[in-house]
Amino acid sequence: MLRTNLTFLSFIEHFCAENKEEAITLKNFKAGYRFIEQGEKISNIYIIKDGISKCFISEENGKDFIIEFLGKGEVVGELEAIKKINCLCNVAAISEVTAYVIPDHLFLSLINKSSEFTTILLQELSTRIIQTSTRASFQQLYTLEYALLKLLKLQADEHISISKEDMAAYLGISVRSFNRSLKQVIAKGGFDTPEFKNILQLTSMKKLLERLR
Amino acid sequence: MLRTNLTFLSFIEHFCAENKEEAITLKNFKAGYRFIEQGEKISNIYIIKDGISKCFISEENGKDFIIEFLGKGEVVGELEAIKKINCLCNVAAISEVTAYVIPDHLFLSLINKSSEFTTILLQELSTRIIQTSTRASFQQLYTLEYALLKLLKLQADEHISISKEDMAAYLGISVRSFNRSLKQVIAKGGFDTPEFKNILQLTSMKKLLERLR
DNA sequence: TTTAAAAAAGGACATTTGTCTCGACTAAAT
DNA sequence: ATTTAGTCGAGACAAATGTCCTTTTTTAAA
Repeated sequence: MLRTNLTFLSFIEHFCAENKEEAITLKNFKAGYRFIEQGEKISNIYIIKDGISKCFISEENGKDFIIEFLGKGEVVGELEAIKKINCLCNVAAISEVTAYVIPDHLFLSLINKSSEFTTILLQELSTRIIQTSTRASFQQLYTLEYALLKLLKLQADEHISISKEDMAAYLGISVRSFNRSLKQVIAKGGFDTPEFKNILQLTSMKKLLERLR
Repeated sequence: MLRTNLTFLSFIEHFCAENKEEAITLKNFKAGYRFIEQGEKISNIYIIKDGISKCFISEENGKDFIIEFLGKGEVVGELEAIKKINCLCNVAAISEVTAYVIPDHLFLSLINKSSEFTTILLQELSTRIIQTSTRASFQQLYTLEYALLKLLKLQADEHISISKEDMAAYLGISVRSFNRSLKQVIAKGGFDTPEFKNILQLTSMKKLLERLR
């Protein structure tokens, strides 16, 4: 659920070091700042150097669906550059984010010039298809409780924490349902390990945590 | 929902014509035949020349989720070749299907040798990500009725027909729910055009059709 | 044409999920 | 310490969906 691509990141960092004249810049975004707006024209590709972002689609009925959480080395805007379309989703910083900003023409020329780059890109796109498909299937076909448990496990494993609202948006449900499922999982004793208690602590679920004591 | 990629198809057909010595073959599959099995090792890429297939994930709880319906020019097995993994999903012929079979080593060497091919592939993968993401969001966030109407519209537009079971699997719901929604849409007069009546005719929903008369 | 078997549809009930709302808790201001 | 505004959790009810089982329809055989 938190995607990263260290290969991509290190490629870009090497490229920057060797081509200082190129128009690649570093930008900082405060937590919460939406640096890509769905539907708008975009002419840069962003590669996250540090921090966590969320990539989400806002539907016309006002609801948001989080496609993925993006960490180190993840790319944003490359679909738009390849397909020459406006932004498919919004991207907002969850924590403080530092990102490389690459003009799309440079990105496209890199594809033509560097087969190493193309390979990395093909890998990235493939991974994304696999993850998106797998997740869509999983979330349609399994119970919420099961998906929730998996989501929290991942956060424990990766030592990150996501707000409740974001988790609900990621699961495609309301916060109410999220709370309900959480309660159920707790009632069944799904949170008996220290790492889970840690997650609850982090995700402003302190009240729930107390019940475990 | 029925993906096609005529650019890809014509590239392959030209390539075949110019490289007859290469190990590309044509295969036929009868309707219903599952020519790719989830979890198995695969060493070929398939490009559909004719017919319609479904690409679906079978979850451990016995339910199937249809990722996409594939038509002319769609590729299967390329993710597995690029990422060197076992099959992510099953692929079965819905109608009679003819497909080009390309050994994976040839496919991978094509990526290295032909930048035209790589470009087409990048386009294809990008399109897939866009469609998968958009659909996941849509289906999580909208009512079933809305999604159903969209699905039937697409069938009417593309002059194809999908079985009820497959439509339900595509929407990630049970056939029971599918029937219910269908009835509701009909009750609301959602099927007053001739093209929709045609779809109902084709999809073994003749009984429902009678109600419209 | 009638009958039997198989397949599809739909009713009934249970479960899940969403919406709206109220009440409890928190934190800041006085 | 008291008040007030804001946030969060959860109760109550409605809507949606799944499961199970009965009824209806279709198909094939006699």
